[in-house]
Amino acid sequence: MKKIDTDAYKGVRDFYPEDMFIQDYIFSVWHSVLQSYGYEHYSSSILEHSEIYEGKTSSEIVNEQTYTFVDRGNRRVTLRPEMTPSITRMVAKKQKTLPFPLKWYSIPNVFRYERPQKGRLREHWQLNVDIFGIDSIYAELELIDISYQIMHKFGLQESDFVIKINDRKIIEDLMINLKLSEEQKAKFKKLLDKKDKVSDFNQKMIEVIGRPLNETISPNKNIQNLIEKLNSRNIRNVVFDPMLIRGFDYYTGIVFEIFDTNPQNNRSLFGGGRYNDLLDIFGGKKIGTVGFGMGDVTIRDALEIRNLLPKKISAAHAFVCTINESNYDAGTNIANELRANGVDVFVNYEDKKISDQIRKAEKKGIPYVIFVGDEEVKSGKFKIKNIISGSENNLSIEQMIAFLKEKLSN
RNA sequence: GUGGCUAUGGUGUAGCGGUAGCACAAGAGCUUGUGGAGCUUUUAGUCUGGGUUCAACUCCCAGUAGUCACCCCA
Repeated sequence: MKKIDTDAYKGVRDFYPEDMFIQDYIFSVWHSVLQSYGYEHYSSSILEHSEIYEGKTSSEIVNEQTYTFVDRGNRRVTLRPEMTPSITRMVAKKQKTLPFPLKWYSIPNVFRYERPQKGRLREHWQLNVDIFGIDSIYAELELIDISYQIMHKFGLQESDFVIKINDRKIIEDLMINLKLSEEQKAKFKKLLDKKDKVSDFNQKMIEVIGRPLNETISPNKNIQNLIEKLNSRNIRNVVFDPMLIRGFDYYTGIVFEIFDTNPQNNRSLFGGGRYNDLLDIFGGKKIGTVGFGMGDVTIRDALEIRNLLPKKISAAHAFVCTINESNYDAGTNIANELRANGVDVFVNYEDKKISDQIRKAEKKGIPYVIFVGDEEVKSGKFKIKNIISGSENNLSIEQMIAFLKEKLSN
């Protein structure tokens, strides 16, 4: 019989406990920062009507990089490649009753059909943070501030990353002055966005607009304001970058992107911007909207090369070593008493020798082993052993609870 | 979608045109109420298909997968 392959589907990941531990850690940082800013958690399905991505996301993404299929009812369905259209749809649906401004966040998994490479898989989890209903740059300001605080909470210093900001209006104005056709505009934006990557930028620019780009592009009032206010909040690694475009077509104003400054990982980590017009496609009223998205894969890479990922700790605080099968129930009862007092307990239900059980506890990284045998059950005193130091105490259940509470609190 | 590199037990690796070794991990035992060491032992492998050859894990081709870069983008 042909065996089924154990590899996960192309470009997606399995999360074994040690990976899940990292994932949980990353999510916990995201949750705690967002909650501290009063953001509300929401979610939606990974399945969406295909049409919500058409026209606004980016034609290549929609046509060539989504998982799209026709369901049994002949509906065209897409695995969401990003969250922004979904949240916009949700907001549009209840726009009349929602208490604006909204500050919402979510951690969805999103899918792109493309060749996997470093930092980019076919599925990743992406923190999405959005503000609906604020027109002023205080919205951008808060989201950049949050981005910064998340980086800080992960242990990254200002020197580890740089926040680039731009205003799409600056580029739009420039393109109007240059009198570019629609086709030229698209090429022009694309070229700007990868200025740092191409060696013959000036030559390519001549090909697109017929001459080198001589204009000095200076920041407008909004950008100046934003940088000033960020600086006054002690966020100093911010720069104006007129070449920053970002791929989505729906951005209408300020865009920002966080870049890793480590030479080993010199890449965009995440970013966002203002997209005031997107509600329009759902028949909603246009409203001031800013958002950003931050993927788990890229941030994990950035933390990994800096050794900032936490080490996995055991799932349990204590391992109940049942010496005979006849002790399983007694062991379970003790475990339940401990659990009721906040101690996480793993109970052995295998007919194994004590030495094997201790070894198992050690391999699982569980710090304490509690021995439950006939003698202990009779006397009501249980030996508890610290796996690392090897020291043992002989305690009643009440004493054990107090003992573990004290040990585990520090 | 394009290109480079790679493919040997679960993991990490060695090897040679002539019957695939090693380490770690995992299981069992030495040891019937106290682990981490040691010893014994078990399980387990040349990605798939084709070609060259007396003989292919080894050489060639294709596919597949992984990886990196490009495209695009997060």
